[in-house]
Amino acid sequence: MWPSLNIQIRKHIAISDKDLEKASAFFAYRKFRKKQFILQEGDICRFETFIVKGCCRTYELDEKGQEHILQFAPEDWWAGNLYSFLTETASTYTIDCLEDCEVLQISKQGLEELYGELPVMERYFRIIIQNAFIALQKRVLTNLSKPAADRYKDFVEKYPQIENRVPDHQIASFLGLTPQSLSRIRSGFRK
Amino acid sequence: MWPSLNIQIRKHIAISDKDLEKASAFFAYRKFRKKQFILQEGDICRFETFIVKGCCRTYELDEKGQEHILQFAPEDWWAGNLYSFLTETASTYTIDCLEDCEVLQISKQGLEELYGELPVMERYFRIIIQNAFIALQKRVLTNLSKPAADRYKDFVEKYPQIENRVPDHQIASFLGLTPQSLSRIRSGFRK
DNA sequence: CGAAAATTTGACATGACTCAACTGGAGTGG
DNA sequence: CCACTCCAGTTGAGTCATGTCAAATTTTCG
Repeated sequence: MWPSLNIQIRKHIAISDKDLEKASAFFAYRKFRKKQFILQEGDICRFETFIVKGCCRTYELDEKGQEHILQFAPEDWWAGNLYSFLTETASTYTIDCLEDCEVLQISKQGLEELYGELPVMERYFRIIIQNAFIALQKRVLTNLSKPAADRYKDFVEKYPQIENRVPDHQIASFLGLTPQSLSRIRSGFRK
Repeated sequence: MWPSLNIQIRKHIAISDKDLEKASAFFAYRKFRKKQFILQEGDICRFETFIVKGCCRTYELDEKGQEHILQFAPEDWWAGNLYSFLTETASTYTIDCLEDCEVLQISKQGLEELYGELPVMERYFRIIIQNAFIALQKRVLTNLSKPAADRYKDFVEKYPQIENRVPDHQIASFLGLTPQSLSRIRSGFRK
């Protein structure tokens, strides 16, 4: 029923067409326009969101009102605030759309029922989170060990599809830099 | 059979004594002395390691031979290199013991068999990784948004049990600072 | 006690930030 | 089709946080 999600699931687990069909029923299709919020700071994150089309970002504001981007989520990525979702507490993160988006959403109750009905889906989410965790560990180490210019180079190599569709100042925020610093890095510090 | 692991598991899932007993059989008890390696860079991570007693650290060396500490693991924490473990490729991380340690280890094959025999253990590991992922996201955001002094303060508040048993220069490494900078932060920048 | 490791301190260098101004393109409305 | 505005990006000058290098001091531990 949702081809892109089905393909993504089958990248990680073996599952029958019938079970996949069953799983599909737990997801709701929804569209968001560019700049709309998928999740607003202060709200409880009621859904985990799979991006079918478009690209969104998760960010947090600091005391000074500065945005710090935690994640970009283009096609086939998951977005959400897992902590808020699991504990049903107010989110400190905001998720908004950088482009018009089509998504699939599953609620907490839906996910729990899905786990009960199809235990293999618990494996799917374990693997997804495992991979996200591994990637995040690398990001932490890169932030600790590499200078800004190298981090930018790594980012461009690793996520060319993001680099090409997201404005530079947002990439700067993701990397923990000011737009000015990134601009100077891009210009290659020629003096 | 392994009380501390049993207690830890029951913090996250409901499981019968009998099943817990079954699960125990998949773990091997092992001791390491202070400074011994649980995992060396270049080796394949063959086990996920639960710390029963003691404290270890996971770190990576950069091109200049500088250590960057990814994680401390005291009692009831898991240590390992998930990527190396899952893909059976050489680890870029090293894990060594900051104190004499007692641990429980499970191999990849063992873990897969455990998932097969007791699917609820897949839930346990999903939850563990989920929590680790959530914590790591917070760390990324803290690194992006807060100055060194605040990060140190947060660390001390969050992990007093680690701060008290680990040398300062290792905490500095975890926070992405030089020992000198941490020392100045600790002295409160009094001039 | 003595050696090694950890921590502190000082002087200086540097990467990244801040503030401010400027440039150039993408809409928008007259 | 042109002014006008808005936003992203660039550039310059000065500042600040943190790093580097070196040395002194304190602590740890065999």
